[in-house]
Amino acid sequence: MKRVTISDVAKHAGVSKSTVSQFLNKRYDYMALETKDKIEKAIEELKYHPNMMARSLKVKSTKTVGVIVANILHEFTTQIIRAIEDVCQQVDFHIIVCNADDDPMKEEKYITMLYGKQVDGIIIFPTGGNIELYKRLQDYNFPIVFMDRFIPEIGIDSVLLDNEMASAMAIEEFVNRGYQSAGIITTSVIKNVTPRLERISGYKKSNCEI
Amino acid sequence: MKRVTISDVAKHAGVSKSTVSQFLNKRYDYMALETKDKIEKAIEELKYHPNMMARSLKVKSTKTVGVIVANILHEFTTQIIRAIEDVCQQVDFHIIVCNADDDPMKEEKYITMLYGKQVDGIIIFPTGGNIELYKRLQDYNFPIVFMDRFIPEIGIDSVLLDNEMASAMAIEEFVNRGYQSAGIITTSVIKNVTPRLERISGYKKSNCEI
DNA sequence: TTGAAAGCGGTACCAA
DNA sequence: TTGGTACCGCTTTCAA
Repeated sequence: MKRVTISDVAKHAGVSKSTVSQFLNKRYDYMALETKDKIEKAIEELKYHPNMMARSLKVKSTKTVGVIVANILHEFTTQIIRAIEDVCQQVDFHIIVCNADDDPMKEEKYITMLYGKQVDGIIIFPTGGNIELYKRLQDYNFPIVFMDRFIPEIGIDSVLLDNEMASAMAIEEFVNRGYQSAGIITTSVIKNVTPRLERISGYKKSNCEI
Repeated sequence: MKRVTISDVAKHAGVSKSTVSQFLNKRYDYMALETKDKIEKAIEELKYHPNMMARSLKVKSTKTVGVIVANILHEFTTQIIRAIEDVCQQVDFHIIVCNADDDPMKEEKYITMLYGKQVDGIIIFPTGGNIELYKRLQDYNFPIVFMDRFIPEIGIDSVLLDNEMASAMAIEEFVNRGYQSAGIITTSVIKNVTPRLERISGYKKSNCEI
């Protein structure tokens, strides 16, 4: 399974590596048409595919972002992954998805590995169990954004739903239909999961007004 | 955001790059305890994280497998991704998930990019729209396995459900409950999606026996 | 027991 | 308009 390299292409086309590299990066400005054709042909004949890793090592960008989700089985998660994937694909980026299972240890492992793999940034549904690590990345100026959960201890950009508003809207709906009182049922709040707390708080605020 | 490299560690520890590399790869056999300690300390102090890309470039393995799913919104897909992730994590591998949206063009794009990213192998829920490309990968001896759908034109390993058996079991259940006849409703079969065809075929076989 | 140096497959500067 | 070469960060001989 020997792979075709840029040197093979260069040799086959009878030009230098540098010239092939120019071609690959679409810098045709000073390139003779004949040269361009030769390279094009060589690439086609050899079925050459550039080694992105080698390239990334040099240019210091992998065009890849890591996504660490809390639980990949939740449909909400899936929808977000899908959305991220969509925008990435438009800008020719790629994502590496990791499932932390709401386990801080796993989360830490994944953060470390993504960092080692030189991803350009990480999107996390944070467990909240790795404050020190989050901080360190922040200190490194490493691009990181949180999803769905807010960690008050550190000022990392987070994209969140307006959960209070959601509760308010739900209650309003009841009111509009003429109901007099509403209750709320929630899963565990012991872990201080942002959305849950906010929904409850929204519920409380709105409920008083009934 | 200057990253710490193996050279930094070597300098800090007062040894050579090679020695640090030995350490990183746990080849302590001939290493003086003192040397080991120095390196350990340097790594800790500098918060060094090896650049996996540089390593992969040399060792020609990324410990990463690509997963191209037909539709990431299907729960079946999610469960499989999760399962793959689980076994990967046990052997210290990682996955890059791509969503082909059942679109052969997207599938082709992703196959090409994963190949370029030097993944060690690819798992595909094949659209069936890229026979030539599948064949080429096969010719390269590139590790590839299909999931859930079988492409008769080429002999690529595929993991499938026993859908005929599933239909048979469903019908048997009806029989056991004393019903006399059963029908089947299916989504579109115009694309020759393996599971659907097999379920119908299983249904037909079993139904005759009622 | 450790280090020097070549090489992995690209990019980019500078000279030709 | 093209090519030589150093370099990205790591591994791996081979010599010291």
